[in-house]
Amino acid sequence: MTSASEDTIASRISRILADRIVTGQLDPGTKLRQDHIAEEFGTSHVPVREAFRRLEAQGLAVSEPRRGVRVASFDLKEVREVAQMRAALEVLALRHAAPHLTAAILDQAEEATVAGDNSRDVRSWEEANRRFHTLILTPCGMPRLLAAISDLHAASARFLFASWRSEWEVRTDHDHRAILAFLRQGNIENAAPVLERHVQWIGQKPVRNASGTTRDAFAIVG
Amino acid sequence: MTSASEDTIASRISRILADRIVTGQLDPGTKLRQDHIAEEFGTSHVPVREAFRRLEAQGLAVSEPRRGVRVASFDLKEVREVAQMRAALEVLALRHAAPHLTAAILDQAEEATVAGDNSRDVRSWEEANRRFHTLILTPCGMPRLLAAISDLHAASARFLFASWRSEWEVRTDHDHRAILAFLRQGNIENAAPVLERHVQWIGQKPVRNASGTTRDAFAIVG
DNA sequence: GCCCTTGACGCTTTATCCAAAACCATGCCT
DNA sequence: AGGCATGGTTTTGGATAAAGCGTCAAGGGC
Repeated sequence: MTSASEDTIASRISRILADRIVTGQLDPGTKLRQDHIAEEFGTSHVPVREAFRRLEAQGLAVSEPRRGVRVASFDLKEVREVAQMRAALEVLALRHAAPHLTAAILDQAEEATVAGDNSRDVRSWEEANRRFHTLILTPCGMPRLLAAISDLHAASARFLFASWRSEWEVRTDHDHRAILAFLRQGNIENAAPVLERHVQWIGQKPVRNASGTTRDAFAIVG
Repeated sequence: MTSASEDTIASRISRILADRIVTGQLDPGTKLRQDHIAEEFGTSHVPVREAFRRLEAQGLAVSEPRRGVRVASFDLKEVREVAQMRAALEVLALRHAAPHLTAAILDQAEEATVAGDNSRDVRSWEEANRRFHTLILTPCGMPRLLAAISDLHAASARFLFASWRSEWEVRTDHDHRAILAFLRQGNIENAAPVLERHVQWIGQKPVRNASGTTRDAFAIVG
């Protein structure tokens, strides 16, 4: 378990780069130079190119033929787009997962919610939040749907990290608890709309730039 | 326009392979041997591997590390899954596209419907059907959503080609006309549910196998 | 002074080459 | 006769090398 050597170098590179893009270590628009990356990982650039293709498919990078690959940029419009896609697909997944949800699963989801509330930084909050959504949706047993949702989660997380770079305030997640309460009653018809709104909620607040000016930051928080 | 040389060899290979998989020229489970394909296209295996990554992301191929790449298999469960994802996402796209739909676009969509009704084979019907959906959804201006829908269309088409291999009966597409009628009235609230049902409709009919036995074939027809 | 050419450089893209893992068939041993 | 070891063969995955396209800047023509 120590190494990921059971899968290919390309997939390892793709995972690490995806993480860097999502967490904001790589800024939008940054050029990804294949032999620099290859050198960093101690490989040739062939697997790096394959990793690029995967990032491209995930919407984390854009490639212009013969001009190289760059970290995908995004704007408020795309944040909204991803949020709405997530809303549509997560509701679908929840409707199919609901019949298979057990008390044990819901308990785990509650633990994830608590972990989120107790998180001291964005990163651990995001991890807990993702665990919550994954837990209640996975039982739908629709692999393609889950894969699509997972990619959208990565995009959401990217927006989240991009806005809340420094400060982080603790909040308690009432939406998650409401969803859990409905699911415990087997009341999917009420749980679904809450999830739909929850995922689409986009926080917006003024953020002071280094230059002293303020701009509206935004973030998907669901 | 004669050559696709304006983009990379990898993308050309990926397009051609995708087409072969979708149209059923490549059966599910078929192993895709990289240097055979490389030889066929007169290239090396490097761009072929990149094409594999794209096919993988589209769900048309599955790759096991060190064991190669195979054409993805599918079953009725996945057909349903794709249909429901399409329903959810196409409805979302339509809601956003509706305000931007012009009479000219709707006329083109009607032409596509007529072309579909007049199609003599599955291939041209599929092309016309896809044109219809693309026309009424593209104005939503949500590129990521449209890309996702496009991949799902490819999957749908694959199921379609898999079932209707030989025979093909002409039908007139009442759903398309109903949707167009509602859209012409600007009545999106009625158009959306029709589209949602239309996309999820899965044809099912007995098909005689070569062995004389019959099985239930299925196909997404929307 | 401004625009276009031209050449050098870096990067992407593809080809050729190599090692290691997986597959297949044969034959040996039980 | 059947299962397991073992060799060769195929195939994947990666490294290295070479070729081609894009970019940028300096210099010359208008």
